[in-house]
Amino acid sequence: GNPSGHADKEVMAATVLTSLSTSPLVLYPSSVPTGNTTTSKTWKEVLSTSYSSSTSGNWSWDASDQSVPSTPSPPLSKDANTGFLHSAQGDDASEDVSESTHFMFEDPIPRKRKVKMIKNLNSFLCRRNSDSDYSDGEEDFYYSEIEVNMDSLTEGLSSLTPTSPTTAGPPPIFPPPLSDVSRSEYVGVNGSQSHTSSLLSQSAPSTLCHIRTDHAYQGPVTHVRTVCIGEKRQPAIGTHAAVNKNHSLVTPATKSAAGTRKPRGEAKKCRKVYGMEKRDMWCTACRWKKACQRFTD
DNA sequence: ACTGCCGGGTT
DNA sequence: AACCCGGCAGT
Repeated sequence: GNPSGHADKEVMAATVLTSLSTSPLVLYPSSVPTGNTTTSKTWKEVLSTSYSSSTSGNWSWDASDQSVPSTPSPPLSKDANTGFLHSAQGDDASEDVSESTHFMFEDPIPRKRKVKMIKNLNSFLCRRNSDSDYSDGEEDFYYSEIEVNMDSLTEGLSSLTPTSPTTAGPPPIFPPPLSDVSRSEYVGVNGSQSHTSSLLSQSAPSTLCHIRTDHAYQGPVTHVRTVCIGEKRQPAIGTHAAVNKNHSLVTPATKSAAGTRKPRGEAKKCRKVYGMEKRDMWCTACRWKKACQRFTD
């Protein structure tokens, strides 16, 4: 960990939150060039809209409103993945982040500060979430689940070629956009998280960042999520079943009856990704020498 | 040698 | 249930 870095982030985030609550903070004063229809809402508008709607506790982002700037979202994913991977280097990897963002999404303006604010704000909220979890004695960290406009996503992907085996880091960096159904499912199913999700959506409307805890023994993953680094014990979908690398269901019965070990997965597991020295970053299963639940096959 | 993780033990 | 690890099998 990096206590001083956390403090800085929290101070920064607190400042942002204060600004948000007292006066409408114009993060992106100009209309957003998404290349998509005529969505020209400023962030100010988006934010104020978000707040008013949040009072009713009902969230309804118009689908057309999701064609919002893609700029802040990549740092989120980068921060949640690469930044974490290279972990101990603290919180100042954001310079590289914004540059690569700029490169990836062809944004002519390097908005370092703005990007940083958004990022820190999210990490702050994440931390708040964890505080309550710590009271449970749980060992939790967390990850941001983000949702990216498909257009900007593919744009970024085209230059990234994530299929390249040389790409370092945990695999699922770029999640496909979640449908409205799956999004509301998060809020609905995970009731205790709904507030956090709303807050994040307010602070980062372009990314619809979802905070979600992740069980170490999660079952089949039907939708891709950003990585990771998150885990929390919760009644998981599939404690009894897992998906092997052929995406076929493997039940305990299947395993034992076969008598043969299931073929080794191809994905890099926590051990290999983080290394022995960062064992505390492994998923719980890996730490217990069980089948990895973070990088499933 | 390294890695993934089953099976079983301990707390 | 959470946690740990010996030991086996795949690479």
